[in-house]
Amino acid sequence: MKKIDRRTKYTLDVIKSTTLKLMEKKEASKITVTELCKIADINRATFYKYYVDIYDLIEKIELELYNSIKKSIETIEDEESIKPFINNIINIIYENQDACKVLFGPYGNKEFIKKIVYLAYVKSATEWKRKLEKYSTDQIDYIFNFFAFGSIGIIENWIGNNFLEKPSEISDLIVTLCDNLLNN
Amino acid sequence: MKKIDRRTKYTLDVIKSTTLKLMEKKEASKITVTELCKIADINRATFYKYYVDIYDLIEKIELELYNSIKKSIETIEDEESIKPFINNIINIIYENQDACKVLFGPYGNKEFIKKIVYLAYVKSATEWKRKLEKYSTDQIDYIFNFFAFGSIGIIENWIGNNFLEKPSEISDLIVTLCDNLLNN
DNA sequence: CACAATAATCAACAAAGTGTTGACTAACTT
DNA sequence: AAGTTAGTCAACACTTTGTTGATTATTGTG
Repeated sequence: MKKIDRRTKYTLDVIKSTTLKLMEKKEASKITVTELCKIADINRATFYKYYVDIYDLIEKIELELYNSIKKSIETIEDEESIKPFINNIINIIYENQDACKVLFGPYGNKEFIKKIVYLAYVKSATEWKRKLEKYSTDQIDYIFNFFAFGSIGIIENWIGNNFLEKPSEISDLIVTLCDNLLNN
Repeated sequence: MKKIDRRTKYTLDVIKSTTLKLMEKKEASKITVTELCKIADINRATFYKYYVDIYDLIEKIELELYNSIKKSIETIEDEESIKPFINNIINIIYENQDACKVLFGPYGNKEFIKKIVYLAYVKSATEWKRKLEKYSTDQIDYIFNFFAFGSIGIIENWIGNNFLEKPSEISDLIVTLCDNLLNN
């Protein structure tokens, strides 16, 4: 029975939201713990109780989003098509605009985003392997990387456009481009 | 007639090579000016004579590579196919393994890499626009981003494989995937 | 409601890095 | 050989870091 103390919840929340706010304007490396705590109006000692440094903090914010996407994707059964998985990812990104604007933004960590796209890939690996059976494992790796990074490019552009298009338009586009890639 | 003083050339060279060496092991943000100068065996005051901070320095290293690629690409005449441009980029990356390993590596700045791929795109924009004429400008933008980031994915994977494949294999793969994208 | 537990605050600390200065020394160009 | 220029050196005030132990405020539970 682990009840989360309200004070702790407040502290963690205010640290997180202040960090996201700061990351809209500057790189992670330019954010100091002192500055963050001053804006969040918490004591520096409190920060160090929960996090090692700014990077540790950002990693944990990323992990939170990653886990929520992962959890949501795992409820979908494995399928031939990558479509439902991409759909799911795009929707969650749409629902978490605040965090995603920052995490996928120019100062965001691409490795973490790649991990997310990888989730969809693993789930529909059967389709990939079947359609690309004429290629070697190494080549499939290259093609997957093309697709993964390509999808990141679309998502980044979408976020840069301030989520102008509907989520379904974006996921349809990604799935179409993926099909083009696989059907040649 | 601006002759570069040999002392200056040495200083700039040793700063650059030491930075690349350090960036193989750690993020830019973890490199301190003090540390860099100690290893490079130059005085901190000398560093500050040329650079504002570590980021300014890395930006200038990136710019150097970017300009050499740009210069090289500009000698090629505009063509319908993107092939010669991609070819050129891949070759220059191959010839500058030391710098590229770092600049395209996990701690590298993807914005700068995108600018490089963009060079090839601009040069063969005619082909893109013709083949994608059924799409709106916004959609072409998305598709280009898919291609640009996808290419970065392949290049990153190639570098991660320690340049295992021949440059021509990589550029052929990129061009093929680009064709698949455009011909559907 | 009261009380024990726990969280956050505060002030102080040494240690390290920053950015700049002016006087010096060494190397380079012509 | 001489004047110019680059790099060195030591010192400076200033900021940030990470940690400490004592103190205060809030919370969950019996």
